[in-house]
Amino acid sequence: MESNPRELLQMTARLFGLLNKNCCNIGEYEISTIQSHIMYEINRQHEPSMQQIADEIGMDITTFSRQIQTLTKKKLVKKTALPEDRRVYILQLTEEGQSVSSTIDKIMNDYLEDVFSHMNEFEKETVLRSIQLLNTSMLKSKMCCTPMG
Amino acid sequence: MESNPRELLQMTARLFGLLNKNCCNIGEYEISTIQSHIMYEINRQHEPSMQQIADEIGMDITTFSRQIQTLTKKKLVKKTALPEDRRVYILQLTEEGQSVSSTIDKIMNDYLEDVFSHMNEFEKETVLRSIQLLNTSMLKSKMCCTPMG
DNA sequence: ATAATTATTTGTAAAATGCAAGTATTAATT
DNA sequence: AATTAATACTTGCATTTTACAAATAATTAT
Repeated sequence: MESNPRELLQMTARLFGLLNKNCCNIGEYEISTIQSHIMYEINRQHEPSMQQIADEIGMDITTFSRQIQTLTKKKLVKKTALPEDRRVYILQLTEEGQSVSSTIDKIMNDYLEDVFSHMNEFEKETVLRSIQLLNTSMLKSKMCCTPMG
Repeated sequence: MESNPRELLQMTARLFGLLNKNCCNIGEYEISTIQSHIMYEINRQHEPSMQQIADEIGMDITTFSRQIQTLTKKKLVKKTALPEDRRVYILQLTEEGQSVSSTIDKIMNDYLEDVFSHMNEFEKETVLRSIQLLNTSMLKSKMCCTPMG
């Protein structure tokens, strides 16, 4: 196994299924990886606007707009005009969207639990703290999130 | 910051720019993230066939075939029929491809170096070993690489 | 009132995707 | 040896995704 930092993370990405276009089929819903990230972010933030989520994910706003269109058509996401500023639309998961999103969360965590079952408790804690440290350090980096400019 | 394992890795993916469609412009070449992964894998394996790389990346062989077409048109990848079995094509990076790939590698590692500059040496070592451990554990998992089936 | 700014949507064209069906080659079966 | 089956890869097509440019609609600044 490699120890070149880039190789390590490239591999993590692949092993974690991040390169897969399709995330999963939850009930009748076919969810792409991008869509799962969008729903995840909507859930995480408190009544975010379109722009906020698009920025957070680093997605072009026009592409994002259309992704939201498909998600609202599927009734997984709800768009509400903000009364104070009617240019802005607030995003929320519908109940169905909540349910789908938490099912994805559960499947992912089950997977990770299976992964962590190959470690002892100390290793698991170390790995989780390490990833956390990596994330905070990435956030500190001036190149964060678009390493390639 | 969160400590839910899925949230952690979701965030890592985003901070690492893995959700970005475009990887980078290297000289005259516009490289997508997928293309950088393809080139990376071709370089890593010894004279792999098309099918091998497609499987490794978890990409549909038909889409992969077309990606290879564009990469060969750009003269970044070379396809050679295998004499022993002429159904099979062996993939290699051209010199130009090698150069582009190692430039990407350098940029990524520079980014990671910047990230690691926010840690002390011990933390850095721990994080790298942790990611390595995570990767080997993921490989061991029966659900590896397609957690969502 | 008018201009400038911001948030979001649509037009359009290019690229990526994946299924089904095709070609070419090799391996297996009769 | 001839036919069939299997494998590696490519093409046809229809759908989806993408992002630039331009449009709309609402707000803020002048």
